[in-house]
Amino acid sequence: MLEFAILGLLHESPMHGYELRKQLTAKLGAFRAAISYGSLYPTLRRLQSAGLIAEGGEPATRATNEEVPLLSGRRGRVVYKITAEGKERFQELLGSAGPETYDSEAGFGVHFAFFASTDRATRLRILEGRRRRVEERREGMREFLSRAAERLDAYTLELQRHGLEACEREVRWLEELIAHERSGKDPKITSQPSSDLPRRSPLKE
Amino acid sequence: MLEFAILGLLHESPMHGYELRKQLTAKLGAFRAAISYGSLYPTLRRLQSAGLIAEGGEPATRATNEEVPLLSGRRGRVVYKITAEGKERFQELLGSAGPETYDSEAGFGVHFAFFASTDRATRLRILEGRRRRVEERREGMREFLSRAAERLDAYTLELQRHGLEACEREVRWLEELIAHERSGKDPKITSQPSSDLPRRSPLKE
DNA sequence: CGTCGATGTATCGGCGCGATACATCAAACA
DNA sequence: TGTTTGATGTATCGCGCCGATACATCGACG
Repeated sequence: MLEFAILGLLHESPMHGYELRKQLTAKLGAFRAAISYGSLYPTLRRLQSAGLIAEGGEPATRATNEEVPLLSGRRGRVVYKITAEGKERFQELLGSAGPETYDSEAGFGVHFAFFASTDRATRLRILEGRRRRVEERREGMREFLSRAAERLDAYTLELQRHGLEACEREVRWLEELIAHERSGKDPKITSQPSSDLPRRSPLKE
Repeated sequence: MLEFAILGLLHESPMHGYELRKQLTAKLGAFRAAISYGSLYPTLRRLQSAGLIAEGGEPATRATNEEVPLLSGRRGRVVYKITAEGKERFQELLGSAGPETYDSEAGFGVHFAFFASTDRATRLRILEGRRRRVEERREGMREFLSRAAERLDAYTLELQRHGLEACEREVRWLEELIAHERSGKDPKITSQPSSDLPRRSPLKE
């Protein structure tokens, strides 16, 4: 999960940990809260020893040569870049769509965040899988509400009602996205100038 | 978190693990997915060795004597009940409102699920704290969107938009609940016949 | 000159998850 | 009659991720 997200970001441009966390938090902010350093740094370590990323990249925004901000003393900032194996792994993850993709908000959110680099078939599989899960959840709540409503206190009832509504809204949202994908006006390519990697760009408009 | 939820449920009536999980999943279903046994059983163990719960309660729905479903052989079903210390601890948790209460969906959800047993002041503190967090999140996304919108691909944009909308909706919901709490008219009291423990009834006391 | 907030790297304990295993029992089906 | 499925039920293991915490540098502001 974090692995996927980190590879995705480093695929766009080299970065150090702090920046990585900010971008992660911004990009995935819609579906999960802030990423903790307690998960970020160990994951970086794991990825590094797996050979998927490496130290020593030049951060993208190195306009002039600024002396490498005087990290004279001890801990300097460590810039990570993705390796060839890392890119391979990222492509592999882009095409995957297991249960972990649908189940957690986080898993789905990460995949969605990289939809611009995902092929249409996979996008559809993921959207439909997610819809299925949310529908199941919704049905569970509906049944619970209809069977036990009178035995519940007002707050539990309200919580349930609110959850149900959220599910219904998400299903509607997913439905729109799915319809859009299907009736497939295709990704018009508006080239993305952001990085050294050409970024695939999304659908119409 | 699980500790709180388990104590809350066992406070209503003794139960065994499987039942506990079902109730947990139903009651908290609005804010978190299913509870895993991989967390449930270790937590039960922890609570037990902390003296907050104990084995051997009679499950509430023992209408007639049904021979104790023939758990002749090995593993019988283990029924847990809350102890005096457990009740104390539960009361303590009911009144608490730290960051973990606002930050995670799950934390907030659990507290909300037991609002019927929470005093009005604490309810307000929790609702306002939660609102604050969601507002911060919302502002973060707004700023991100307004600053970086043109550099983002359509999917990231859509994800962001969706997240923002969800935040706005939750804030509105919280606002309503807060207003309701303040102007003190209570939700209807649905008296609780469920257990051997007299349950505090929801507000308007 | 101090200190405050942002930047930056890092570890530790512990919670909760997914996968997995195993056992009992009812009903459906062969 | 036997079997096989699905619900009920208890339990463990590895590990991802979180919150708390520590420490260091830097520019800005008073």
